[in-house]
Amino acid sequence: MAQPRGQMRNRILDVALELFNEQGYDKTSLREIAERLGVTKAALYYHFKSKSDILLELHLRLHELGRGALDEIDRVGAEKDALNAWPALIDRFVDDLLANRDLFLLHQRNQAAFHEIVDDERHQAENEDIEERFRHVMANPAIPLADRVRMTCSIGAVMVALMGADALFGDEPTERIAELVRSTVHELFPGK
Amino acid sequence: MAQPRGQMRNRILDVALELFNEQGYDKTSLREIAERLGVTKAALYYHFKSKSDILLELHLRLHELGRGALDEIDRVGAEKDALNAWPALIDRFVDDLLANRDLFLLHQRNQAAFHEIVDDERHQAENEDIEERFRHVMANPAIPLADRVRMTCSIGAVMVALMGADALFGDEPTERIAELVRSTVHELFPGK
DNA sequence: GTCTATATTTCGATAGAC
DNA sequence: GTCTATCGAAATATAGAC
Repeated sequence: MAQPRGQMRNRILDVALELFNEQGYDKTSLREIAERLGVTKAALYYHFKSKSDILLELHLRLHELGRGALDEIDRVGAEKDALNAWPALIDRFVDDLLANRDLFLLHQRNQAAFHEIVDDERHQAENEDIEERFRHVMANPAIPLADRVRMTCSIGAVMVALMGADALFGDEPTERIAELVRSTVHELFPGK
Repeated sequence: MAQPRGQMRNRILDVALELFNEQGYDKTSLREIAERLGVTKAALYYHFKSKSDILLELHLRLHELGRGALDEIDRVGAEKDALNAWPALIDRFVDDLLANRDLFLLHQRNQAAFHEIVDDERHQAENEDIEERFRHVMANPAIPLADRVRMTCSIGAVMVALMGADALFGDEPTERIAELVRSTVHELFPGK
């Protein structure tokens, strides 16, 4: 059952993401992950040095998305400013979220669990950098506080509406809801 | 050290809420709760039959808020409809959230943990009732889908902006942020 | 209502064979 | 790269004295 190259590593991450979202990170044991994969617990330790290391790896995928979004803010914000660019940035956020719903769900539903990887070296530098960059955008005194609140509100609007969409608007196609969310949020930035 | 009547029960709930928000529900042991109270683990079992029972009791406080809000929707929605009443309902939600931030934080940061109390009898009836009532509001075909999405967005806007306010707008007084959130969300319902 | 002491379970993690 | 076997730690929960 030896796997060619990095195959198994990704299979583990996929199954872990599945189970973490079904049961929660803390309620999911390595035994369960191994069982669903048809291997034993010990096999997992060849690929990851600890349970939290699996969570970390999944989290790093979110980091990539976050960095990508922040790069975009910097890029577009150079010509205009973050406020003027916000509707376009939100559109991108909607796309990212829909394309990576599982990862966002993991983060939303296991927020407490992520505190346990906060002291990992690999993680810490990146994470503080991302949070700092985001705080920096939201602390920009050149943008009126009212607009910065608007920007924050728009993020929450997208997250709750799209991640709760299945439960609330299960009959409607996701893309229809997404389009409505986009236009709703755009109304908060008239003329931008 | 015997406590008069239900005193200790509430002290346990307060300390548990504190620790659950600091460390997460799963990472908090009964030993820690007992230590912070200056009693032993076994003493807790006199007041609660299990750890998840403590979480349940805290969750029921949120139920009360939820039922209160839904009653208000029904009451106001009888004259107008939920859409017309929404801005006023959001104002109420902002107040509830600010007055019970700890409870909302608990729910937000430990969403996965709540899956473990979902099969409790006391909880189940209430919970399904609340969720069903809420879904019912959001499934009302008399309200255009675009407006129902707007309503959902507004909830997310309030939650993210107010619960993340400390990290983002720590310098500003909470009431100032709250007022900006209210007026931002009101813009999504012009003429209501 | 709180204590000491302990039963029981389960988990994360490691050692070493194959 | 996966296995069997096991260790050690920590947690929930209970029994019974005070």
